[in-house]
Amino acid sequence: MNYKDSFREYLGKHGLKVTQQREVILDEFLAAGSHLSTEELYRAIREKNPHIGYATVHRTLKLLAESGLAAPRHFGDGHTRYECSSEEQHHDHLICTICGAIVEFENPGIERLQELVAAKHGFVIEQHRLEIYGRCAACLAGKGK
Amino acid sequence: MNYKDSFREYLGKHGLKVTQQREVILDEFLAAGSHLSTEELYRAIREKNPHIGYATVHRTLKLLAESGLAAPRHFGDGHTRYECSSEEQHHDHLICTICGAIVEFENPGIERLQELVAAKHGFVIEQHRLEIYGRCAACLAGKGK
DNA sequence: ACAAAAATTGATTTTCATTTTCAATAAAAA
DNA sequence: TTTTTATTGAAAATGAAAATCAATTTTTGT
Repeated sequence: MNYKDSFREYLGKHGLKVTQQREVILDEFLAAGSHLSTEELYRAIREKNPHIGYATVHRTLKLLAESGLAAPRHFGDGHTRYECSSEEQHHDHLICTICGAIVEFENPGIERLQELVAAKHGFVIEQHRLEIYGRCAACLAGKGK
Repeated sequence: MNYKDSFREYLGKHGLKVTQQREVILDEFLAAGSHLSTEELYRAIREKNPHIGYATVHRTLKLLAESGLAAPRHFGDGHTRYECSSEEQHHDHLICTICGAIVEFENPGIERLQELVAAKHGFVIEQHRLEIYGRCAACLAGKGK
């Protein structure tokens, strides 16, 4: 099942309607680079679809998040960003404090240690968030944008 | 050097003044439990000092953060929380999604793996944030508040 | 101690991302 | 097609954080 069908199925199961706007927003969300803010996606959509409003983009991103197709992220700049999350497994982020570059990474060792820490405190993990802030190679070399 | 002197020193070095309000707010910040939001600290202060305004609490918490005495944290409820950070070393957090309990932990193994990950991507780490969300022992046992 | 200079206070206003409202419109069901 | 129900989008509301500014307090200079 592809993204579009997944979303249609989610909408159907929840008594929601499949609309042109929702289809367009999903398409643009998938086409655009990851980690876009609502504002950034809204502007990208506007270029080809000037009739779609900000509120609709905002509501549709929340729907995509609820359906599991998008995952909201917060990297400290005051904007909620969404990334495509349907097929990829969990990952964390390296964020450059100079140029804002975002690099995804996975590390099973860290995950395992988290489980140990949680168990030691009697917690059962539901989710976690690890963000590492620093300077990327390009910025360290003075070549950052 | 104690907290109060540290803060006075920071104020002096930056051409800022030692005021009654700043002293009171620092005292209450130290006396109150950790991870309080501006609103929560403001209310605690108000009980004994009804003359201190919200804006002053807000500004003083930012000053404490700048001076290194307090560290701002975001746990996803839309409120910036501050914890005392002058003597303690870095730590991360376990947060219960049921009762909101916050447990601090340290894990050198995780830190070391983060360094390896960062190095692999050419990053030099400035800071990081790890939050593990789940259910605490009390809530799992049905005894959560 | 007194006056002048400089910073702080706190009630209020502003900002800004996000969320809600509601009349008009579109989609699904009858 | 008609009825029912949800969606849209412009505008307004919300709420935490930050800024404003006249009055006040602290500090400095005499």
